Amino acid sequence: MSGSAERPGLACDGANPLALERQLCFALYAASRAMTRAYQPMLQALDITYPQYLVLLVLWERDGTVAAGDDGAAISVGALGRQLMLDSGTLTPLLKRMEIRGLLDRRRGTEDERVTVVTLTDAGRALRPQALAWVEKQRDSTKLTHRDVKELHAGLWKLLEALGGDLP
Amino acid sequence: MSGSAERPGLACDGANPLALERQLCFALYAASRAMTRAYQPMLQALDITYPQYLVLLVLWERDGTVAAGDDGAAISVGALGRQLMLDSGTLTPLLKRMEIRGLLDRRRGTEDERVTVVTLTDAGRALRPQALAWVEKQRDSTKLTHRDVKELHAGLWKLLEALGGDLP
DNA sequence: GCAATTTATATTGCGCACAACTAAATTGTG
DNA sequence: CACAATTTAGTTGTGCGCAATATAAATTGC
Repeated sequence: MSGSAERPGLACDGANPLALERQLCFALYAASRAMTRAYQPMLQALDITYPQYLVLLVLWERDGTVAAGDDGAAISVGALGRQLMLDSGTLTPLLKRMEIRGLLDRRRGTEDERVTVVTLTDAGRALRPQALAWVEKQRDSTKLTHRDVKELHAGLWKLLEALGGDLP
Repeated sequence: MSGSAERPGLACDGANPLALERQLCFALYAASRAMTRAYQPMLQALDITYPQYLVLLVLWERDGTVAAGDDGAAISVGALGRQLMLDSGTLTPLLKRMEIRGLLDRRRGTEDERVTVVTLTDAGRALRPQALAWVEKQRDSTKLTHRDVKELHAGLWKLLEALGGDLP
């Protein structure tokens, strides 16, 4: 192998606008997967997947803001998809698996027969304390400052808003 | 349905540590997918997928830093996986599809027969200018300031480092 | 009142991600 | 040198993501 005579246009790494580590898109992509990996211990303990956990976050949240006993955690597939920014092609099979696991119920709306309404079960409700405990524990053991996390969070939402026009 | 008597512990939404929009993990997850969506116009024009684009970024980068004519873009599957933080279960079929598309070559290493070496072809090299043009155009039309992008980028790498202990 | 359109979900097909496992080559060690 | 341990890819199986399409119920227009 020779080893000399570099290509002219790209000789200096620092000048390459397509360098992997310079891409915001790659940092996002890698960080998102690393974060999902970090959640694996809890997810395995609860025997759910990461997007299933996100569905539960939505159901738990609604469950907490409504009258006790009343089925306020009920939400349509469409509304769920809008919150999670996921479409029915992703949600339908995912929700079916969660239904089989006994974490939620799926039935057709009584007023509008087109909608499928998802409802949290007691089994699904029962996972919340474990998830909460784990999340609080992680919050304490993270190597990032509270300020770093807050700034990152704000920056990500700003990015989401900037890209919002391309939402599904 | 009643409609009154909220649940005690969660009555105030703002106090729910598991609220979806408060989760850094969800902001990351949603932003990463929104970013991938934003790349779709270019990816479709080049007839590649997003992770295939990332592979090309690595190969283009290596291609630019070595002697012309010498096959410096060559890289093992393992080294590629380390850069992209992906394992062989993801990369092997992805690289096979790229080989069929004619974007790269895959052959066994001559010294060590365990490794598979991936090499950029002229067809793969030819996609770079189009990608570069698109990326530069986006950089100008983004609604985020250069400063916002830089801070977000830095924050994401800081997070990646913090989570680094859990890398595959 | 009913055809045309819109809305809401489900289905299909492809390509990741990643865990778990297998196979083959290489290295280290007595 | 023999051979166990390690390294490197590949294989298999499950579950997303999402585009494209299908289906069916509800709404609108005339």
